[in-house]
Amino acid sequence: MNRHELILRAARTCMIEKGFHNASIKNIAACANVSAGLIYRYFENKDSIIEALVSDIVNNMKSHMDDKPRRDENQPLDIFQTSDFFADLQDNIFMLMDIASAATRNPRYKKLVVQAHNALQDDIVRREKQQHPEMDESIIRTRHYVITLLLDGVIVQCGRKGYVIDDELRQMINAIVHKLIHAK
Amino acid sequence: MNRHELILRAARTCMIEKGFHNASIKNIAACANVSAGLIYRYFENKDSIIEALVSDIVNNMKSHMDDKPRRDENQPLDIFQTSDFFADLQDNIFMLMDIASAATRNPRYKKLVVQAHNALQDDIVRREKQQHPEMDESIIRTRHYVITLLLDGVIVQCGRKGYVIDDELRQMINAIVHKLIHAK
Amino acid sequence: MNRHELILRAARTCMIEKGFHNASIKNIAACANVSAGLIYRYFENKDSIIEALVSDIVNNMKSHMDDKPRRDENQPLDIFQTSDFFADLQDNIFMLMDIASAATRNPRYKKLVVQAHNALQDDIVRREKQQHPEMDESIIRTRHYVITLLLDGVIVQCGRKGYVIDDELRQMINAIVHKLIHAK
Amino acid sequence: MNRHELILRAARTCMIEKGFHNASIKNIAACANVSAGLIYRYFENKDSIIEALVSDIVNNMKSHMDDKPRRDENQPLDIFQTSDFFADLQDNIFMLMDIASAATRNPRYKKLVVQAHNALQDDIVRREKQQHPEMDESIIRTRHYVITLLLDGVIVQCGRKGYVIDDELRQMINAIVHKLIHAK
DNA sequence: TATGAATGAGCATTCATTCAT
DNA sequence: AATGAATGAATGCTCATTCAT
Repeated sequence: MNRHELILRAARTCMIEKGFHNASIKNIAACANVSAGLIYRYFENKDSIIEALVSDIVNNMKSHMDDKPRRDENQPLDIFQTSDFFADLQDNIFMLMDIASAATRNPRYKKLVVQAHNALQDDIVRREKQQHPEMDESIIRTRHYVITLLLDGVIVQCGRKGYVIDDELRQMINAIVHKLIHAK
Repeated sequence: MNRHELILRAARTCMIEKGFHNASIKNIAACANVSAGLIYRYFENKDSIIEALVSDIVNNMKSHMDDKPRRDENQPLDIFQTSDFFADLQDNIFMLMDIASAATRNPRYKKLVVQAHNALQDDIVRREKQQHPEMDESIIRTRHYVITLLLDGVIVQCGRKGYVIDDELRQMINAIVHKLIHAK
Repeated sequence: MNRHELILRAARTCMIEKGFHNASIKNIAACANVSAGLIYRYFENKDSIIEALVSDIVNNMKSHMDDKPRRDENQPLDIFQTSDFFADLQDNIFMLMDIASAATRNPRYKKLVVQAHNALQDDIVRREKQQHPEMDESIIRTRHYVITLLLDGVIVQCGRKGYVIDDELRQMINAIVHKLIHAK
Repeated sequence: MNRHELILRAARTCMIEKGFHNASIKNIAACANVSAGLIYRYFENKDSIIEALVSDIVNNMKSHMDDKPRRDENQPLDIFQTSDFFADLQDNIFMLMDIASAATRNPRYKKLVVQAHNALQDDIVRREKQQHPEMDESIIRTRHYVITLLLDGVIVQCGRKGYVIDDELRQMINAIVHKLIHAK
């Protein structure tokens, strides 16, 4: 694995473990089995490590959505199976919490997060329109928005509860989204 | 106002303004018009200030709900008016973001937050049962859970977007919750 | 001695010994028998220590010139005795070298040094005019300018030779300045 | 051009531009279109680059004086034209400031500078004696010494004022030296 | 010979915490 | 009880120097 990737993974590990503010460059370096100075050969500063980390998550999400065939429309809905990025989401929860929190105060992070959010939203809406050409875009957008809120809520709850999306939670959300979609 | 309270308020102010990690003890002391050293007579360390702060928010929410009469069932639904703690929520968003994030890593915060969450949920469910004695408890719980998810989602979105619960957002959520409730 | 003064003296000592760039905050702290952190209670940053140091030197020079009675006009000229600041100058040579050098690139230092220089020059010219009311100001200025050049030259030479203004050097300069003054 | 020379020139360029302490090995390497590591094949360390640089300047001065025919004795005196190394001096001022400063602390630099100074002085005196065989050597030495002081003073002033030897400064110095020479 | 990745000591600065007063 | 001077460990970052290739 190349150094860039190596450091990024180490950073991810540290930040998941210790949180955004408490993962020091030295922590990351140690975790990557690399000297502290080397990190600055690959990243301009700590901020740009975060930036890369966020970009990675976003790209990961996008590629998940692009690669996998869409679910059979007749199958019972399972957004955790459907949106495959949920496999990763579990891992990313810690970071996303911190990043969302940091984005509250740091304009650079905020921009990143908002861009990522918009990019994902556009992507999702585009897909839905392909699948349901007859449906009004505003309805799609609204529906997506609700799902987004729910997912963000799930993330927060996961952080709160114990970091696991268990079956109970999974089924509950599915039911809600299902109802939500068919109510419209 | 006693010193304990005074310091806590100052801490709240600072943390809302500067965020969890960037509010220093000195900031708080200055804001409370108190010496930095004195803070350690009332709190063991910085963490326990935060702990107290979280407790405060939780208690605040509880008391809000206890004090205020419930809305007229025939009024159009507005959860931001209904759940009165939303008046505070706006102010607390910054802190809640940080706290949710910190709770991810700090078991003491987590315990606090989870307890609070459960207490609130029980409280709400109890009330709803009073109002809708005929309704199945599991439905009430589910409904509450969804609303919780949505609210957490709103908090995250607010952090992301620009810290304001504007009318558009407000109406959208209201519509969703309304639909949600009547769909069941 | 108060801490401010104490730290300043330590800084002076370190910078004389190790030079401007190589005197670290830790060096200074150790030399002052003080923790590194404490320095920042008394000075905003390293730069402002320098600033204070330069100001000190300038003020020292000025007060030397103000306090002491002027030489007897009939005595043989000895600028090293006359301008009493030369007692200090010896000590200050190292620092002045470094500062002049740093001023080459750092606009803030340059401003300081230039201001100091102008202040001293004005002071000297004013005095000379008192002593020689009949003399043309431009002549006084020119004469002072030459002396300044010579003194700066002496400083550099001292740095080069071995840090001592020995008798040979002293007499030589005196003779030159003497001739210079009487040639006009 | 051989590597040694190439690196040395790059070092000179960087140090003139950024100053003694702020010119990094990497800067120099980049400026020489050479890898950072290679520099250590030609120089033991950063200090010895500087040492070589000082030597170069000194040699340059010497060769300037050797190569060029002396001015016509009847021409009006212009030491900036006369002493041809003044063409370079302008460029070298930055470095000379730093070097003079560094020489204060570093014995190796000091030795170099003192030797150079003596060599130059001897060289100049020898020439002057050829031109003015009737003049007392001590007078020549003294005169040269004063000029040296003035030039060093000029260097310092240049650093202080704004790095340019402008016409005013030039004429003033010339007048002084002229008077100085004819007063004797 | 030449590279540039890698090291690690060092720097200025911050801040939670302690403690003499 | 209250102060705020003092501490010192920790942080992000730089850079001269080394060394495997």
